[in-house]
Amino acid sequence: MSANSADLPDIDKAELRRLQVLDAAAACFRLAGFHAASMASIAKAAGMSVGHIYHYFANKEAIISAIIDREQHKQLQVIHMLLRAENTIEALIEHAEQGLADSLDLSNSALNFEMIAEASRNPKVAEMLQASNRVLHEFGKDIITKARVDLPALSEEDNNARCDLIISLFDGLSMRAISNPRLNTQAVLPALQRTIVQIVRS
Amino acid sequence: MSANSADLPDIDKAELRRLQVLDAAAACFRLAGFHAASMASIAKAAGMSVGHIYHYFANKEAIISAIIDREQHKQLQVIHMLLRAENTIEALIEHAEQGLADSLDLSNSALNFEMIAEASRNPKVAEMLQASNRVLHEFGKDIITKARVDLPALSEEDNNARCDLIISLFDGLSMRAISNPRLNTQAVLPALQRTIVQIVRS
Amino acid sequence: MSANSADLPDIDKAELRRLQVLDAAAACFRLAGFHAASMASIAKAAGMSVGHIYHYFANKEAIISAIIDREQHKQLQVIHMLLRAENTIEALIEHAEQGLADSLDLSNSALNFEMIAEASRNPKVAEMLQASNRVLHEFGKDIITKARVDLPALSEEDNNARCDLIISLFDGLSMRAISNPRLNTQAVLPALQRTIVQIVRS
Amino acid sequence: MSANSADLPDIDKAELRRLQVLDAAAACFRLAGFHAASMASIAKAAGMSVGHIYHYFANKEAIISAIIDREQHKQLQVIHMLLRAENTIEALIEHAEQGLADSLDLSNSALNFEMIAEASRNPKVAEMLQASNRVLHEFGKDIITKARVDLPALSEEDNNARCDLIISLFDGLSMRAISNPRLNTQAVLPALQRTIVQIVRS
DNA sequence: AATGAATGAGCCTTCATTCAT
DNA sequence: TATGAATGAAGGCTCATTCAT
Repeated sequence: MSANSADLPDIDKAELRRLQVLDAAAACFRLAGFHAASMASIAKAAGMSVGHIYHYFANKEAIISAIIDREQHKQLQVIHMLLRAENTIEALIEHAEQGLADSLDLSNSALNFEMIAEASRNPKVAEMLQASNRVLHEFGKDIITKARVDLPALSEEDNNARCDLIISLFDGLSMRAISNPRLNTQAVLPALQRTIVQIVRS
Repeated sequence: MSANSADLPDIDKAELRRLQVLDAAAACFRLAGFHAASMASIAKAAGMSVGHIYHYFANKEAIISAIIDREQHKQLQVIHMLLRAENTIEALIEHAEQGLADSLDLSNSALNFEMIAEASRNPKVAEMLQASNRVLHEFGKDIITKARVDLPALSEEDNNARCDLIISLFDGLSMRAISNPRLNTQAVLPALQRTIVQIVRS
Repeated sequence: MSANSADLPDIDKAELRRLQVLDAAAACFRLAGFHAASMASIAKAAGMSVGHIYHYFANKEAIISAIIDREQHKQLQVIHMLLRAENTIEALIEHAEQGLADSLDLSNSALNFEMIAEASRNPKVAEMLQASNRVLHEFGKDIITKARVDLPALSEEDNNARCDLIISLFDGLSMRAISNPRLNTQAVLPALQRTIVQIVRS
Repeated sequence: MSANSADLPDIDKAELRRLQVLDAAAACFRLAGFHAASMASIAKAAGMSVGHIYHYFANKEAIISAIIDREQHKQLQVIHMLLRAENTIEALIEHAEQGLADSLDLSNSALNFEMIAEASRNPKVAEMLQASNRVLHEFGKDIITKARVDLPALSEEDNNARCDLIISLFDGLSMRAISNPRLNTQAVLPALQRTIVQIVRS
């Protein structure tokens, strides 16, 4: 149908424009933070006029929300992709290297810090992070349970606690990238892997 | 002497005013972040006119720097106070409870997130955090070494890596307070303690 | 073409807005001086919001520069127009009356004083005045040379000196308008004309 | 009397402090202009606290007025001193060199420009300049009359006009120092002297 | 869909002036 | 006489947002 072949590209185009704005905004937010980045800078980075951005987003806050939403999905997807098929502790250990690298990559974590800072004052943003975290926990629960098939089952609370500890390790390491730029990846990796095993199986 | 009792309070008074501003600024920054908090709000919180703040600080950035500086000192002092006399792994384990509580206390960590976010774009702020971290590492090195008196010595790099991991745990846990408000302290504490021991002694 | 009649006005419109700001600024600067005139007063005089002025000028200093630039061009153009075709001493003498009237017109010279005062501390402004002055000298050189066709040629330095003297007369007279408001144009004009002739031909 | 010997020095001291402020203010005004110079900068230059300046002057405007007043007196005194005894055209010619040098000295004229600019908007300041100018005219009248003892007497208006022209020359030359920094004193002086003679005696 | 002109509130900062000591 | 702490009113400038085209 002509309507179909004409409409779909239009819908796609609009969605593409939206993504174009989000990419530009993410870049600006990374460089300047949510508040210091101006709509003008985002428009420039997106190659579009300031006014036109308001066709796709109600206001700056909506862009921030969309960014946070997308970023959380991206992070979950990365984890999913890494551990999908296998979903075992061996996979977790094996991929710790990639996880460590990601944690230490400032271009990954800069937006994350912005989100955490924002969430610490904005309950709506906090809820977004929490929703994402619930999925992460669901995922971690599986891995831990599988990894302990030969050991006594854990209480739900204990399982969650261990899960929190592992996530904390990676989140905390992303903060290290800033406070300790001389952090030695090669020295940290084995210790990190040992620690993960210990958390899961002790 | 009267000179003494008259002069000293004057010196103190100026310093007191400065602290008054810093306290007010810290409160505002916690609530709104470095950039969204206005000088007017800080002045109001400090019970002083906007203009007068500029007698004590050259500009807003100077206030931010002073806050960061003070906050880093506070954190180091807390650690020092906790572990000073003993400086052993037992003390570390014992005080993990307090450390965990501090990490999970948003009123402690909100400013910390602000600092990290700021440091991820502002090299001067980053340097302040790094200087503070160097002291922390010096301290951690001692504890780890003492805790391993019966074990083979570690290379400097390995020691540092373990130190980074332990700090990461606490930093990461402070992020948990936001992403997982239902985090169960009682369940986390023993796992955390076990993990610290493992990191230090494995 | 419709494109033509639609596009050109747009270009002109922006330029018109710019001129609108400059006219408003000139009026405000005349009344209050460069520093005492506020952006708010300029915006009001230009019938436009404060913020919008910054679409046309980077900052207040840029407005001042543009005003100075335009004012210098205006002055050179007036002189050009007066003496263009003829370029003789007779024209100079004849137009001395207009020149005197211009010098004594405070609405002309108020901005000039502002510029001189500014130039005496701001090297960039000084350079603008000096560039304009060089053109003026080029022009004066021609007139003096032509006026002395029957007399021995002057050294470059002597020619310049005489040129400076004539300009000084007019500039100085503009200061008289303030220090001596009772100055009698009718009495000054013949003496001024005699003096110009003497400076050129003695 | 002890009262006398105690009071007089006090009065002198107060007057000295006043002058100290004026000197400091003159320096600041020269560098930054009346409006851009802050009371704080004046206080610092005067080696005294900001608040104390208000014991000697009601407000900043009073300082400006006092500066203008003093500056005008200074200038008249200089002229008086130069031409006092002789009061002849020969003296005028002879001292033209010093007059030219003074005119071209920016440290002399910077305050003058500030005054003129201020007078062009502030009637009170204008009146001060005009009062000073009246004295100057009185003085010039004498010189011109004496110089023309062998020539027909001039009408009051003609005499004033010539006086204005001579003053204009020097005022205008002070503007040259800014618009034409390459002005050649040696070339200008003889032309200036010839012109003065011509104005007085033609 | 797309532009960018236009607004106005609000921000950081400065400064003349006052006042307690 | 002398200080400098304290105020509050502007000032220049930015920026999210709207709207006519």
